[in-house]
Amino acid sequence: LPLSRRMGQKKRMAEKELQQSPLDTAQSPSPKEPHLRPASSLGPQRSIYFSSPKGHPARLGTEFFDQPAIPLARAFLGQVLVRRLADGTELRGRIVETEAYLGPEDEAAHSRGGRQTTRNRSMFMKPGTLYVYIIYGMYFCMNVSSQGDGACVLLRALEPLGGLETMRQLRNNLRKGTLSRTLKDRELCNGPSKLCQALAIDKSFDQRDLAQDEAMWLENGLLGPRRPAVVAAARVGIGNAGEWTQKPLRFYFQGSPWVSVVDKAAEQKNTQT
DNA sequence: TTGTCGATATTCT
DNA sequence: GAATATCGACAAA
Repeated sequence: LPLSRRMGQKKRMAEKELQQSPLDTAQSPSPKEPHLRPASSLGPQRSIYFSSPKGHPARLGTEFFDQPAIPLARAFLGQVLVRRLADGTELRGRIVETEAYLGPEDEAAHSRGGRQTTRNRSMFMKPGTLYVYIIYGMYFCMNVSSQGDGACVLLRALEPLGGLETMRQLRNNLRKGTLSRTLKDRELCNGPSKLCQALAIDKSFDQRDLAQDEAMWLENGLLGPRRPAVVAAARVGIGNAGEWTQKPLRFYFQGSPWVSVVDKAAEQKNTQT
């Protein structure tokens, strides 16, 4: 049997395992991730994970978003994004891939050079503010403002957890062309614009507050002490932004089948087996 | 499995 | 007029 074929089978098996039990294959947490400690270690009266302004018990509050873009991008991994539709349907997905955009000095950011326009105004608003914009004339991307002027985090992929059939419908309706083929689960949210379609997120969400909004919020993913390893890789689709093109500002759960783009070279560098 | 290409609107030059 | 933080169809291998 050719080696490539065998590797392919092994890879598929590993993915299947992850799909069935995403947390069992987890490795020990990185010491670089202080924001991911269990809530119990943060003291009883004021946990950043359970501040709950509007009655959602596990809702993450403003304190969670008030950290610099890189730690926030890492802290997003494993948390659960919840979208409540007008009819009450709740769509849920665990965040598995993000990108950090650092602000004026970041040549790949919309806020590079301190540019502030009508489009990117929400990048400069308080941490937790959504920055939703139209890309390539037909798709949306969803970002969350972080600490730091003009800094934010792009959400790139989710592991769908609930409301999958509604997501499939939304994706099919919004997709152009042949609307026949049934989308696989992994095709629902494995990309920044795909997750916006699946969760019915459009421009009307721009400038809303993820810590306060009624139609969408973030919940603690309760991943516990065992978490998947996090890969730091170059960002996707930013063209040539000089030295900023290669910087490892994209973060994803290693081995997750829900990630949009896998970077094998970065994984070698990161894990040092 | 990989590469190429068109769609399409807003922003910036 | 060019570029763009994308996606999906299709062809080739």
